[in-house]
Amino acid sequence: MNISEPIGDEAAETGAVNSVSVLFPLPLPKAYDYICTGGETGGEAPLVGSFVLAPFGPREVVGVVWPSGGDPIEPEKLKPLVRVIDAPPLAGELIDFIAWASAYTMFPLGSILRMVMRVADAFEGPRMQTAFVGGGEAPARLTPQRKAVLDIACETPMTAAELSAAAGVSDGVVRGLADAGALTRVDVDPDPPFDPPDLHRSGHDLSDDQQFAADEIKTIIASGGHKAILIDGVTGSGKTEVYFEAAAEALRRDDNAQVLILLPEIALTLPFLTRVEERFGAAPAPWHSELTAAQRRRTWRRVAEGQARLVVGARSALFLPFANLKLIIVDEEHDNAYKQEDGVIYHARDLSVARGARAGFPVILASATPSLESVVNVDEGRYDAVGLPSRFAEAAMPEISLIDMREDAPEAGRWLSPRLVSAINDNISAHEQSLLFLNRRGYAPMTICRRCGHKMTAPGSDTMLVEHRFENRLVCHHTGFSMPKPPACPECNAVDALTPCGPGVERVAEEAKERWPAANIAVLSSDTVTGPRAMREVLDAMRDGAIDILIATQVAAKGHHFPNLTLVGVVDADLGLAGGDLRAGERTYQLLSQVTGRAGRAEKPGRALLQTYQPQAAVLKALATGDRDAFLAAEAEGRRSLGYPPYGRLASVTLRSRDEAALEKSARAMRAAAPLADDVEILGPARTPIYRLRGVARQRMLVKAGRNIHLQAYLSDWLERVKKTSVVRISVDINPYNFL
DNA sequence: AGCACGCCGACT
DNA sequence: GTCGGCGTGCTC
Repeated sequence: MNISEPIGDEAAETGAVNSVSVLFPLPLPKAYDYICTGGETGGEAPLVGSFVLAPFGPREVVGVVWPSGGDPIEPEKLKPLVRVIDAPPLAGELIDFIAWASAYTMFPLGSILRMVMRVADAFEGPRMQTAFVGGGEAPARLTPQRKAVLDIACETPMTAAELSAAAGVSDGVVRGLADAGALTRVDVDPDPPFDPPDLHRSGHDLSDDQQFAADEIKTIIASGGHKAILIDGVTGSGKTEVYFEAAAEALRRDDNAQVLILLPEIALTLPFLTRVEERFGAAPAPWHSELTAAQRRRTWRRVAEGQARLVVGARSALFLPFANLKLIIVDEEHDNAYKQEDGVIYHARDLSVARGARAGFPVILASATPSLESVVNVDEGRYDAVGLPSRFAEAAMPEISLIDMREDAPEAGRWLSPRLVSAINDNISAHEQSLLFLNRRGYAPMTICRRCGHKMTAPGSDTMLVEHRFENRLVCHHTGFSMPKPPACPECNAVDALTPCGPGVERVAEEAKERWPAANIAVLSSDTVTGPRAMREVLDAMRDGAIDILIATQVAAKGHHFPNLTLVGVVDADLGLAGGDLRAGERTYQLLSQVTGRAGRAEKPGRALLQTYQPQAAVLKALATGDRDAFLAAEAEGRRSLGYPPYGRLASVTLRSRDEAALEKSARAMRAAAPLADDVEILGPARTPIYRLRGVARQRMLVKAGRNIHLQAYLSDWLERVKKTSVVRISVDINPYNFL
């Protein structure tokens, strides 16, 4: 694959037509060929990576000139390109990454390109926007509205919308002033450039440990080439400061270098952007799903131009069109939010490492609770490790103890054990804050008819409806379905017989309000905080001590630090262990270690109480003793003995259909068609744990293979042998994390 | 992804 | 007898 030269040269020399391949952002596995003669292209073959407009079927589609390959077709079938689009071509490195990602994830090439090109209007050329500057002649009639606008207008161009909003008048006033000559119209770029990071500015003073770690990473970066580096340090040990130094080093080394910092979710990006600004004197280019169309377009264009040098974003930022990407930092690398589950299924951490390896730049992974995958990669020498064993942070580690719920049971209909209640009493007396953690939204996870036993489920789905008492609705957390809570059982018509079973955060809040009527109690879950601003309010109230007891789901597990929080009670420590997928223990360890880590501060260690019915479980023992290494070693051994990742390869093959009979038949037929291969084992087919979802039933097979097996090749071979129908859909997930 | 082509039910 | 449902297949 030659991607540095114009293509079609050879063809031109031999007198054949000058043609190029074009890949479209459509779910197609290959590029299509076009002739360059005619049209506005002037016969010159555009460079690989250029955006072009080409006729495709009955319409015209923007695509990317792709390295040619594959079987040539008869020249008379070729259509000419319409035109080349004025946008920076995609870097060769990105083209290579797209091709690799397609092969790895087994999604069509064009689907990967689509993720890169998701900014629809980025191709309409450098459109200009009208803005207004002040300093013109005074208008003949100066109304209060006009005066308000003129007071605000200055030399910095502002759009009519900005000016009128700031002055509290309609935008007609602004236009009127411009027509009267009091404001001057100027054209501005609607996508202003990002301020460059100040690389001479020094960061926070680093501790000896941090300085040592930063120097080690800088040395690796300075040596050039690829290396994956794991920064392993507890919360509060200053991982961020360390990788900021790495980012600065990468940006200093090359005047055009770009650095990407990935974060697991948007809720974390907003405070993080401020932190970057404090360090680099300029806000980075942001990328996440809540950007407006204009913000999205600005970041995309500036990243493509190479102008935005420091980008902070969620997982999809990995598919921005970087011109010269030189470093990726994956913060909280263990976080499962990096696994994209709909559309193209990928793990942003894994793809980042692969991208760095192919392109020859370093990738930094940071976490207080690294994934077993990364830890094993370090142990086996594939990754470098940089530890941050901060004494300062260790002092802040809470004392964790288990509450055996079989011995210390709450009264019927209550969820807090006497020991936890007494701990909260102590905390309230001491005017210190408590956090009750329960990773379950709503009031009760299950609603059951006490007369006929009917369980309320979402229509067409095998999912429980969760009562949300604030809205008095039953909600499905998997499908989004919701309905008002019915007065009678839909099955047996018994009135007032629908009974909530089990606790959610709302129910624990109800109990807390009964027990501590004088305390300030707040609930923090994705239902009670609907946006970043509401989130901010709760976090600020908590920080300022306006809340005594915060009852929260995992949205409170990460991010903020509360100085006066000294007790964390985990209402149900066993929750994540049920279901038993291969990473259940690891996930529970990460989540609970993160949430218990919220308790205490440097001067005053906090404590955490975990309510459990299985105090002998290895994960909980490890949390209580703080022996992470022993836990990881045991986890690793378990995976090794079963041949699970990272000691083996795993893929899931899911079949979906509305027609259950056809589904079962296809699943059996597909299983029978599986090629025989050494070191490849197929488990199933079996119904997925949630069998029906939105009317679609699902059967799954797991493919487990040795590390030296090319799993994708095996799967392609298999898929070629089965006939695909529209009644039963087949999807493949390489290295699955979600087994529901 | 679109969009057209192609075979089976309710309308003028 | 047609209009139209969306299943299937193609796009250089």
